[in-house]
Amino acid sequence: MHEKDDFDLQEFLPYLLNQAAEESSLAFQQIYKHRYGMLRTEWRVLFHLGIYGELTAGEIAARARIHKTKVSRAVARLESRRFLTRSRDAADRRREALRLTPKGESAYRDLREVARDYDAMLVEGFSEHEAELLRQMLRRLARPAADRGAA
Amino acid sequence: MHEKDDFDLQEFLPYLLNQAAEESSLAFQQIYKHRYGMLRTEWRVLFHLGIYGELTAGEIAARARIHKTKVSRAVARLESRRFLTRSRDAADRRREALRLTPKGESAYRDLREVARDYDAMLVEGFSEHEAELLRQMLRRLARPAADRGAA
DNA sequence: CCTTGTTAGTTACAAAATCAACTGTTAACA
DNA sequence: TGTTAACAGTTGATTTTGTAACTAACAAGG
Repeated sequence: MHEKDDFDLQEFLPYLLNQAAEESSLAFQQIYKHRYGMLRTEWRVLFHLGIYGELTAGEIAARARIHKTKVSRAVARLESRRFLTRSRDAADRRREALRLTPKGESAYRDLREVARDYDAMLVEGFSEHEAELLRQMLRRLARPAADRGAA
Repeated sequence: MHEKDDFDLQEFLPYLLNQAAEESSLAFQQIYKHRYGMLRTEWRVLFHLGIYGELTAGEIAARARIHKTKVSRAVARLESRRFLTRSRDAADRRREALRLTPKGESAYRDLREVARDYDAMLVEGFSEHEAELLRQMLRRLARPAADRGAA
């Protein structure tokens, strides 16, 4: 198949980023899926609560830039499987604080170690400096376009 | 909200790659969606045909690592909107060669220019060398894990 | 030729994502 | 207060995806 055109899809950043993101998520996905029956949004919610301790659904949605309906459904699933509990805020009864149960904590700690090892494996082929540069560039690309140039 | 734990989700490559991929696809997505009513798999199929001229659904699926059912549906949609045509291979009547119509070619050329400009905008903050290094690292991360270390 | 296996592509059904509309609660202010 | 707007979160309808099973065509060995 000869090339007819000089545009290189493999060089187009959104495409390349997507391929890299998908490929590099695969093996980790297998683990949280098979070990805990979680979906992507669910491990993300789990990690947010594991790291920050107590958050509302809205805070998680804002931090992770996940739509609130997705978070709402992930929270419902995690609650029904006893990975987290909710508690209504007495002062503002719209807000609902989420917190991991011991079962949730334990799943989080387990997956956190998997994530650490997995991340280390992914950067194995890069130097320390390259890996740091990569993350820095990715953080910039991940920033909402609105912030470009801003703080 | 104080940090309770030292794991940094923003540094975890699969997460970071995903955030970067999603954010950096947003504006481009708006364009192919609103200008041509396409979905992600559809613009990818369009680009493959625009670049390589004539391919079968299976070849596109293999190159882009998209599942064949997704390609099948994208092709059906693109055909119904007259962006491409199919022609059964006489020698092997299972195979179906896909080719862009003039309408498809024109959409491709338009989006190709959008993609070029958009890509340039994304790397605006990086030096030439950084941008090249980034793409190189992403290509490596995008490579199937099975190939790690291999050619 | 005729089984058996493989390949190309589609379809059916279940799971999940998206978008809009909804409930319930608080805030703003005439 | 009473009315209107804003916010937190959920639900329902529709679309899209994922998984598996399917049809049709070829290939290889007996």
